[in-house]
Amino acid sequence: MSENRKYCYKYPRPAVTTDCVIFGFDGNQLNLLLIARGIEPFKGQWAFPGGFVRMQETTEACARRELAEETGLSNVYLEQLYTFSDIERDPRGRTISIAYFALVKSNERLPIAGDDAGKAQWFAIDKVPELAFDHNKILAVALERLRGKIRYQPIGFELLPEQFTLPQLQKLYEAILRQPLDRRNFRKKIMKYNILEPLDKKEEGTPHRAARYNRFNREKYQALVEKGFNFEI
Amino acid sequence: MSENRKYCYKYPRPAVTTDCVIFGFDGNQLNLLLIARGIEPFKGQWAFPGGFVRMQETTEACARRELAEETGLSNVYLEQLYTFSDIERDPRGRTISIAYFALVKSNERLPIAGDDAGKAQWFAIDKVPELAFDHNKILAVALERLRGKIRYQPIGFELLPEQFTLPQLQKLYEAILRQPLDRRNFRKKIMKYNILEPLDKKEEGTPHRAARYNRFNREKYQALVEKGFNFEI
DNA sequence: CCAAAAGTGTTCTTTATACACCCATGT
DNA sequence: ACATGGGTGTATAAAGAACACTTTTGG
Repeated sequence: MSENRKYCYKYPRPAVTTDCVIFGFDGNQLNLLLIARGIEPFKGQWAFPGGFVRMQETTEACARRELAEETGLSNVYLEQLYTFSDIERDPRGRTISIAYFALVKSNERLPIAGDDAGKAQWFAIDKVPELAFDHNKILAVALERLRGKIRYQPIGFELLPEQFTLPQLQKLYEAILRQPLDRRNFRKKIMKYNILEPLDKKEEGTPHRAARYNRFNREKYQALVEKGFNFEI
Repeated sequence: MSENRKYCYKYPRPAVTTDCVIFGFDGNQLNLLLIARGIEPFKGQWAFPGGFVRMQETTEACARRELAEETGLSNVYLEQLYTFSDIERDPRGRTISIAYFALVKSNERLPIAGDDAGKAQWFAIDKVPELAFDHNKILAVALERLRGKIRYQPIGFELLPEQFTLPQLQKLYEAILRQPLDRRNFRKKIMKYNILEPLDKKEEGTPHRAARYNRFNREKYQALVEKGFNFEI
């Protein structure tokens, strides 16, 4: 037993990590933020940001810390996805990973300054490469969750800038659900909840009629929830 | 460092456990199966069955093993619920728990023979005592999940015997959703999916008209899912 | 024949879907 | 003035909600 193995337990323990599946939207497609692994195993392959859970942080705090360290992103929407525990999922030894999924507001906030610059990169969701570990499996679960959840929780707004137009929102839904939606019906459905605040601001420099900006009103949404109404697209 | 602490790592690791929230239905109420803790911490208090994850089992396998060991139940519906990682959730030290929820077919299969007999006990869902660890918090999450999921996945059948009557099924839904449902509309909704097989068998010895037994047909449900239809109550 | 719960249809209201024209803006 | 996408209303179809009487069984 080497002297740098100084944390000892009566029974063996799996290592515990978190991984973050990070979704973004560039106005046209759903994107995924990946990190090029700098070390073995899977050196050079793409993977989700993540790492080992520390003793004084919750798994969510760990996910947020790793996210910030590896991509520069903070204050994003983050939700626990699923815990993956296949015995052979990490060649370094038994590792259980609590996966989270993150939604980040627009891809403008591109990763990052510092040492890790260039290691993080956005990929279109239909051009995601072979990933390290069981990350392709995790991605499949994350996509399924995103597609299910976006229909009955207003999480789509987390992928758009603070101010957005209805056509932008519709494009987002169409990209995630992979089906075209009727413009008028989409509008009606969204508007009937009264959770968008139309702003006076309009698009500028378009070669066509300018769309109006809106803002998601979280308070109105909360009021809706408390009245027992459910958001649904 | 004592000689029985023989598993050593470079970095400290949290302990990893699973816990099982077990729901049953006695024909009237939703019930919860709890274990009286035989050892500290929380000795004598009620808790979910659960225990430490071994190196050669997935968390689901661990949950199933603990379930069998502590309650005698096997082959039950089991689904990952959520992973709880609050730093102070276990007074023995940092412990992360992957919680599962189980649905067991009727409470007839009462726990168990052997050493642990009598330690396990069903509680009506509205008479659940103060629980050990953060298990009250876990229960709240489990109930929320159950109430949400039962509306769009046919998991209710997992709480009933193989053969059941429509009034039984309706009572189950009413107990879980905590609201009365219209008999005729409930029937229509369920029947339109064509996932129940009416049997020739009827109730016996009732002081009123006997209800017909039905069986859930998993194949028909799968066919439904593949056609893109979704179950919904 | 009475009590008690099972079984069944129809009407009405609400919600979802399908669909076409005018409007604002930049070039 | 034209090309481009933004914004709007209505008619029809489908789904959900409300509701009352007849049937079967045991006592």
